[in-house]
Amino acid sequence: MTTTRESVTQAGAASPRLHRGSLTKQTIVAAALGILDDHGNPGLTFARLGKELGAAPTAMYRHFPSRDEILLAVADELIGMSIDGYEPSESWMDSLRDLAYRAWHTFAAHPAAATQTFFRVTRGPNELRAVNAILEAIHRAGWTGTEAVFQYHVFSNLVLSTSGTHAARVAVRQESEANGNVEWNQEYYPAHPEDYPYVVAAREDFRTINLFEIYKGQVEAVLSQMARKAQLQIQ
Amino acid sequence: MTTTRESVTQAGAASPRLHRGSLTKQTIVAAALGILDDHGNPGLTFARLGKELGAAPTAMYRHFPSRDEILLAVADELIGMSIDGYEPSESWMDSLRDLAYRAWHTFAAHPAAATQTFFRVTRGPNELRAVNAILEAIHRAGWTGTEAVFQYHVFSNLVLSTSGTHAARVAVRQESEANGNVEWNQEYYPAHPEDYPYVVAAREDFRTINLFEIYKGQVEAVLSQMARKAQLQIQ
DNA sequence: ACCTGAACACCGTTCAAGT
DNA sequence: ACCTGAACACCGTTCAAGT
Repeated sequence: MTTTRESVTQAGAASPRLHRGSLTKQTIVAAALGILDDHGNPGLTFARLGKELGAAPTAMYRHFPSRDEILLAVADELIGMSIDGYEPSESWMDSLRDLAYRAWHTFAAHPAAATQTFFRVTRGPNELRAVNAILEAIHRAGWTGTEAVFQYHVFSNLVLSTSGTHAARVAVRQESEANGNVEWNQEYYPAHPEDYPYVVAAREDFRTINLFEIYKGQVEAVLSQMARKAQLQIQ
Repeated sequence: MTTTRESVTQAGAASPRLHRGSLTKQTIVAAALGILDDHGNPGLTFARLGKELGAAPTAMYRHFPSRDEILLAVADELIGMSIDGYEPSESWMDSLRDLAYRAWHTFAAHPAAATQTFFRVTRGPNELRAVNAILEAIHRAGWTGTEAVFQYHVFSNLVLSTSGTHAARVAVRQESEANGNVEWNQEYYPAHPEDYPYVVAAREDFRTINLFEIYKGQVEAVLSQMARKAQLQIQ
C-alpha cells in the first residue's frame, strides 16, 4: 500500500521492475473489475491499474490498445461470470429463466462494470457462448430461422436492457451515497403538488417496489408469450 | 469560428465580454444537447460549451454546480421533448402506446444525450409531468394504490430500459463509424465455428432484425397483460 | 445563481529509452 | 502484444480579480 516513497537511496526495491510476462490480459481485466467494484465508475484509470498491479501505468498499452478495449474485455468477463456453471435444463423455459436471473445477479453484483458495458457487443468468447446458449434453448422451444433470431432479440433485449439499467441505477445510488446524498429514489415532493395529483398520491408506494419482482414478471411474460406463439406455429 | 487569435492590438472585439444574464440554464442546456448531438459523448466539455456560447468555460459554474447537474438538466429536457404535445387519448392503451413511442423516438434522435441520462432520476418538472401522465393512464385502466405503482414500473421500466439501451447502441455505432469501424453489429465469425453452431447458423438473420419492431411487440405484450389483469381484478 | 483568467490536480495516449 | 519515465494535449473544478 505505502510503496512509492522517495525515501530512496536505501536498500534497493524502490520499484522492483516487473519481469517479462508478469502482466497479462487476464490479470489486467481482473484488476479493472476489482477497481470498478471498489471505486465505482470514475475510479478506473491507468494510474490506479498500475498501482494495483505494481506496474507502470503505461504498461497496460502492451496488452490493450486503449481504455475502451479494457472495458470490452471486462464486458466479456462479466458475461463469462454469468454463464459459468450454466447447464441447459430439460425444459427450455427453465433454461432461459436461469440465464435471465444469472445476468441480473451478475450485473447487480458488479454495477459499475455492468453500467459501462452491458450495451456493448464484445465479440469475445463468452459472448459467443451466451448467444449460443440462448439460441439453443429457443430452438428447443420450436423456433427456427429468422423467427428464432427474432425471439432471441425479444429475450436478450429484455434481459440486457433491464438488468443493465438496474445496474446503472445501483451504481448511481452507490456514488451518491458515497457523496452523502440519499435523494436518488422516486419519492417526489413537487413544489406545486396540485399539478401532479397522481404522483403525490403514489408517493408512499414508490418506496415499497422490489425491482427484481418486476423483472421476474417481465421474464415470465416473455417466456409464456414465446411458448404460446411457438405452439400456434407448430399446429 | 476563428475568433480566438492573439493578433490583438487591433480594433477591440477580441473577446467581447458577455453582459450579465446573457447566460441562462436554458441556453446552457440547449447548447449541451446540441454538442452531444454533434460531437457524441466525449464531446461535452466546459471548453466546448464556452466556445459554443461565446463565454468563458468557467462561466457555467454560476448556473450549474457541476457537469453532472448539467447532464441532469439535459435529461429533464429530453423528457420534456418526449411529452411536449402529448394529449391523453380516450383509450388508456393508446395513451401509453403514444408515450412509449415518443420516448423511443426522442432517445433515438439524441442518442448521446439519452445514453448518459436515461437511467437517472432528474426530479425536474418534465419528469413529474411524465410520471403523472403515465399514472393517469394506468388509473384509467382500473389500477389504484400499490398495484398502480407496480404497473407503472412494469411500463416505465420497459420503455426507459429498452429505448435507452437502443440509444446507447446507436451512440456506440455512430462513434465507431466516426472512427472508421463498421464492426458494431452482431454478425459473428468465430474462430471455431463448430463450437457455436446456433450462432453461425443464425448469422444472416442477425442482420435483418428491426429493433423498433421488437420494441413494439414488447410494448403490446405489456399493455395486453395489463388489460387482462385489470379485468380480472374488476370482476 | 455575474463573468474572466490563471492555476491545480488529474487523465489517456505517445514515444524514446531501458531490460 | 516487454516494461518504464518523460512529455503532451486535455479535462473538471477552484478561486481571486474584474464588471
